[in-house]
Amino acid sequence: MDIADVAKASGLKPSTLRYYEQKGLIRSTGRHGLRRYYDPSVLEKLALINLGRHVGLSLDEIGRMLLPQGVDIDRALLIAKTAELDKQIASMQAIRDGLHHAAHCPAPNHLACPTFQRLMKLAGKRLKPLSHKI
Amino acid sequence: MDIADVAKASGLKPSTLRYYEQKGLIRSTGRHGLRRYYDPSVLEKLALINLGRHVGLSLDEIGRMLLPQGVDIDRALLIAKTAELDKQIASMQAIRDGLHHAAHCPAPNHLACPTFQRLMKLAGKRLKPLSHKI
DNA sequence: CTACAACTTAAAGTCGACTTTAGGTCAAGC
DNA sequence: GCTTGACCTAAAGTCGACTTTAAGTTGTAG
Repeated sequence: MDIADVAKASGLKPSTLRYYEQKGLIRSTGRHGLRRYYDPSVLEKLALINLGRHVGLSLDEIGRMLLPQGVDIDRALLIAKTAELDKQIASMQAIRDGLHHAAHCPAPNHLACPTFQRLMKLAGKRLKPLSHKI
Repeated sequence: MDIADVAKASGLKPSTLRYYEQKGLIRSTGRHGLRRYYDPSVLEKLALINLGRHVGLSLDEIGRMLLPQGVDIDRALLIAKTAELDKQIASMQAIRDGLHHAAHCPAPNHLACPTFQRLMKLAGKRLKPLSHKI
């Protein structure tokens, strides 16, 4: 497939694909003249990259998970990320509950409501600093 | 409290507090000469802002939730965000399961493993475009 | 009363993830 | 064989969320 096909199939712009290649996340299988050609398997890789982005991984982190030799993954990093995701999911769940409560609680000042405060305290536990990256 | 006290108590830098004030997220209660003074309640607000950031809200979105008049919240926006969070949590759960599986699955090529693909397909459902913002 | 550490402002800089631009190449259809 | 639209590269621009810098002001300890 050429870059336009990949772009259409993945929903990414050609410029993004070139950028990902430059960062070492994907590879084109060859060229026709100047033009990149891709193996359809690149689509799976792009889907995985997309998912990674959605859970707050940086492109560099994703790059470290997708080992250079083909379509594979660094297990240790993966296990660490799984644990991190567990925490993040727990926080999000608590925050969700907090927002839900705030949206329906009749108290005039939500930040003062004890239920809300309890939920937020729960959510705040073990949140690592944002580091500007997610 | 002065800005250094708030900074210490919240873990944010004074520059961040001034930036948040400039964006209308917090307010200082007055000045001693040039120097800002804050009501301790600002800490609750900052904690909420921090939580919001952690679930991928932009400062502008957070600003819209924290209504100007004191420490309150826009319910409609909140309910919408709750629903969005539900989807996001579901995806993260699926992705977590996918990563967990990939980390332990013996298949040589994870992207080709049917279990992995099923989980990822699940995770990908209804993921809205990243819009460069989370 | 003076020194100075801690505050102040406005403006510029940074970082990640792209996008846009400017200028160039080329495969394919007419 | 020539046009042209899709591709190419390198470099600069953008956006959000801050941080840093430069230059100035001031509350407070000595």
